[in-house]
Amino acid sequence: MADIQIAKKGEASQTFPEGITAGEAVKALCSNKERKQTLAVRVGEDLLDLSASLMADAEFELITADSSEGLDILRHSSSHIMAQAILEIFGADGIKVAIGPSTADGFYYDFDRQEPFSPEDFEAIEKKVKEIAAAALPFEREVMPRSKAIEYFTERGEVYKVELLNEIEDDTVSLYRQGDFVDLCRGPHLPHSGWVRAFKMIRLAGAYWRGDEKNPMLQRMYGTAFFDPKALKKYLHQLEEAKKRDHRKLGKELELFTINDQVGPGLILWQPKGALARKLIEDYWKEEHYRNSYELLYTPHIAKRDLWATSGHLDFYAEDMFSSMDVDDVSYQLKPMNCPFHIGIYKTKKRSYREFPIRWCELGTVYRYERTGALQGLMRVRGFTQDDAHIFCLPEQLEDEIFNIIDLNLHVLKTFGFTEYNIYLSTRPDKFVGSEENWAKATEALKRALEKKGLDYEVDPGEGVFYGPKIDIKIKDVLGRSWQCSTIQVDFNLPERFQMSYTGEDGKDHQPIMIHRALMGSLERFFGILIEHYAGAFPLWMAPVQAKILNITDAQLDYTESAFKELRQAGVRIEKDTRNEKLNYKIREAQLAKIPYMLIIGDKEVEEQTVTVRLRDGKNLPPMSVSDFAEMIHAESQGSISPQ
RNA sequence: GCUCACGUAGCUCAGGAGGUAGAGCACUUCCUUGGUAAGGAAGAGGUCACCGGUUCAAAUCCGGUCGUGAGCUCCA
Repeated sequence: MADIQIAKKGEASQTFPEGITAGEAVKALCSNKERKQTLAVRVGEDLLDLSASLMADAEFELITADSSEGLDILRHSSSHIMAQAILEIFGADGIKVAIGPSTADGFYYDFDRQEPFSPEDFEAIEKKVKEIAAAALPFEREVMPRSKAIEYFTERGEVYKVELLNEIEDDTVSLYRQGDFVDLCRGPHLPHSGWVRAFKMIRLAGAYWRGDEKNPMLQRMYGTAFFDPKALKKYLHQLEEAKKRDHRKLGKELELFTINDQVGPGLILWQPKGALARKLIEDYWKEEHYRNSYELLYTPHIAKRDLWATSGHLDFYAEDMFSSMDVDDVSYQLKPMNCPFHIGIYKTKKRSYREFPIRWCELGTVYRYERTGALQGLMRVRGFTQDDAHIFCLPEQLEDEIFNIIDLNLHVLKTFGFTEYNIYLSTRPDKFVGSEENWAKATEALKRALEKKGLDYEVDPGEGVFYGPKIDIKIKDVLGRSWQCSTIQVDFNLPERFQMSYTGEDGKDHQPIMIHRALMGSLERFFGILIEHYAGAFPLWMAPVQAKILNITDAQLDYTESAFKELRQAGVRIEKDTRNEKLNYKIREAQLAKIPYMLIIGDKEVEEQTVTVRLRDGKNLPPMSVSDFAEMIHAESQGSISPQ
């Protein structure tokens, strides 16, 4: 057997016999302390577990429990352990196993079983997993010819594994065994099951085999695992926090919006409080656009179906559109997008290059058919309002326009409290319209704009829409969840389809560059995200009710009434609660309604012509006059929506 | 659309092994006029999502429809 040279990265190598396991090499080359934290090693691009044999010279890095790769390995192994537990509890006879990968938050494993699992089974599964963890069963890797593995799984009736094996191109495959559970798996895995110290079943749901709805529906069991029980506790706490912030729950409690069976699923009814918040958002949006040299448009909700044939929507998106309706024997269609209307306005006259860039924006309500199963609160609806805009410009203006859009975009997001985001640049897909040259130029312009703004971004190769490259911005909310709202897309398709043109400097006709962009995406969805981001406690500038006056007894009714009128006059969004209830009761209600300020009026305040101000967090400000309060509110609201 | 679960008063939920329903909050009225998160009493409110079937009898069992949730799929 030949000798090989192995080294810990950055350190001197030692000679070992070929076939030595990674674990033995780590033991020889690393300190005890390091070894104890090591789950696997990275050699080049590959992650190997400690039981893997090293067959050539290698330099390795340690993958320890405190790394994200380590957590991934833990969860992947936990899915195997969960599968083992489930087979032990329910018997392997009636169950076929499918796949069990790790995910961003944990892992899942898919099972094919006649009888449904139920959440009541979770406790027993968790208990069994604990037993398996306590037994510290080693994960044993076995490499065998593919044909032998096929034979092995065929014998056991594991048809899904056989299907996977038949598609693997390598001659040899690896199997992992812990206890009696054997699974086809690339690995790497934990050294032994004892590493699983914090395990929790999360939920179960149906999932098609390989995500294809023609395939059988399997039962997907979701779980999560952590090295540290405290981290699990924190994660579960976060799930609860997300539940508390659920915009559907808060939307109901705060009377922001409702969805009504009789009206139809996926259609939002904005209640007064929600409608007012929306108005504030829209007002801000419009002012910001006006300041940035956009012009506002309004367009109708329906149009002749032919328009959508010209635009290409019927070819590409017919399935996502509502069915047509006949009006005087002509077919009409609810709009799924605003762009053809804006193009209609563009075409009202002959355009000159001197007019460019043309920047048109609209809060345009569109209707898209979403499958019933996809609908969710405000996040996924059938009728929604896009904060849409279309920019028509010259090729040489593209980069500047993109730059300005990004600038405005990030400013608007910041005003709403989103300062963390990931940016993605999607490039030309396999199927595309327009010339390769134009694609390259446009993509380059997007890139340069991002770089000029000093922004980090990731390239999503081939992920562009067929009509042009795009930039997507995903914001992070206060719980660290990502939401894609903003998108900036270059379009080579519509100008062509609608034969748009302008007269250039040379007196000839040219085709304009068209940019679509949305900052919030859908107002409905964005509002849902805001509700969850702020847990319903909106910042002052967009709070539908900024303050509520609470009188202590009927004796202060007159003063309460005059303070109320004065504040309304002063433009403060004020309400009053003059019911015959105790102060405690009124405070509780205002607090639950997440109103930023409570103004308390008792005999003392009447006498001194002041109000006592209570904040949402329970603290009090010193008594102040009504006009001082109005001024304070205005100053504070203005501060948070400073213009760009 | 698919799988599973769920649908009882405005809201949050209990109950119901088949004999036409209950709590708390909210609402109305009365008492109480009380300084920083629920004062008291009374009253009103539901053909138990809808449609069909089984049954002497269905809110309860069965089937379908609609809606909601979790996920799959989809997301121009």
